[in-house]
Amino acid sequence: MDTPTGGRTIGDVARELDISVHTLRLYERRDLLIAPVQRDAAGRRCYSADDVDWLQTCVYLRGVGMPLTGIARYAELVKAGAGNEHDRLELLRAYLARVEAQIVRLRGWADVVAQKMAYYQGVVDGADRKCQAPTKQAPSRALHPR
Amino acid sequence: MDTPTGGRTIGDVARELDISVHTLRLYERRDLLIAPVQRDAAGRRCYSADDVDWLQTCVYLRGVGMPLTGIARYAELVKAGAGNEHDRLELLRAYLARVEAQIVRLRGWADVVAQKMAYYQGVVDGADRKCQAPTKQAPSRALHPR
DNA sequence: CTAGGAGCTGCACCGCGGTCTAAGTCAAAT
DNA sequence: ATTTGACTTAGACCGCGGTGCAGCTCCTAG
Repeated sequence: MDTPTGGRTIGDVARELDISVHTLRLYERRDLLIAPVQRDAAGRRCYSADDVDWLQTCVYLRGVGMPLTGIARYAELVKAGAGNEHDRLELLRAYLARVEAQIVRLRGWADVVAQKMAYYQGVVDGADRKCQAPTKQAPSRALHPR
Repeated sequence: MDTPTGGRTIGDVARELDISVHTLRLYERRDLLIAPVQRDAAGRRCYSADDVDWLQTCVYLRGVGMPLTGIARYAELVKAGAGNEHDRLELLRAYLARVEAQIVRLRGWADVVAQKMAYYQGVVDGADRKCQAPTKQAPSRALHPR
């Protein structure tokens, strides 16, 4: 409780965002931040609510796989202020496309695996109540379809 | 066309799977393979159709983010032959859960971004045909919601 | 006054997934 | 015979995202 605006220490923020203090400092050095973090008299970081907000966004973006460089680029645009909405839009759209593609790939795989699991389940069940071909197919090929 | 069974050279396979020969050798050293690759008289790798098939699976698994160690573990189970279907099932189920979670996260983010993009689009449009508040809200906050 | 705990910096280190290089072997084409 | 090009190995190197450590300052509690 140093700064009136409820400035939080790096440890607090780390706990709050569930990341390490190392990571926090790393993000700062990698220019993910949108504004320089305040320091108290002793040179300790003193995060504002806005800082934490933005960091939360960063953590979120990391969570969906955006690389630090990408976040930094985005941060730069936001930092630059109004007038570059089009660029931000483009950046988001580009990454969004990749994410959508990834979703499709994952979805597809998940479905395949569900099938595969059903097959294995059949094998296991079959082993239990002995002898029961699921749909008659060459097993060694079915073990790794795709 | 050395071996009768259409054994393919490493370069062929690399082209076919669209990965580098380095990567192919890496996968081999990391024990992703289900069976030792044959060698011709000169010691060159000679991939069978089955090898390529399995490698295709590996590439696919990488594509959905499974780490090499995970694939190696799975390969080990497959290699071990019948009787461990339950273990394979467990491995798949575990990874599937992670993938499903990731899908949800991505989906959620994609939706948020879609909104965000709609907002920016509004800003851009507004800038074009001058003056037109979309839904009246503090812009600097809306710039990085979440 | 002193001991702890938390912060600071800078640098080394880690695992991961590849990629590249050097030095050598081999086979087919010139 | 020699060149060309695809292969072999071992090992170095890379970017990424994050951790760990050493050595320091500082604040606070006992």
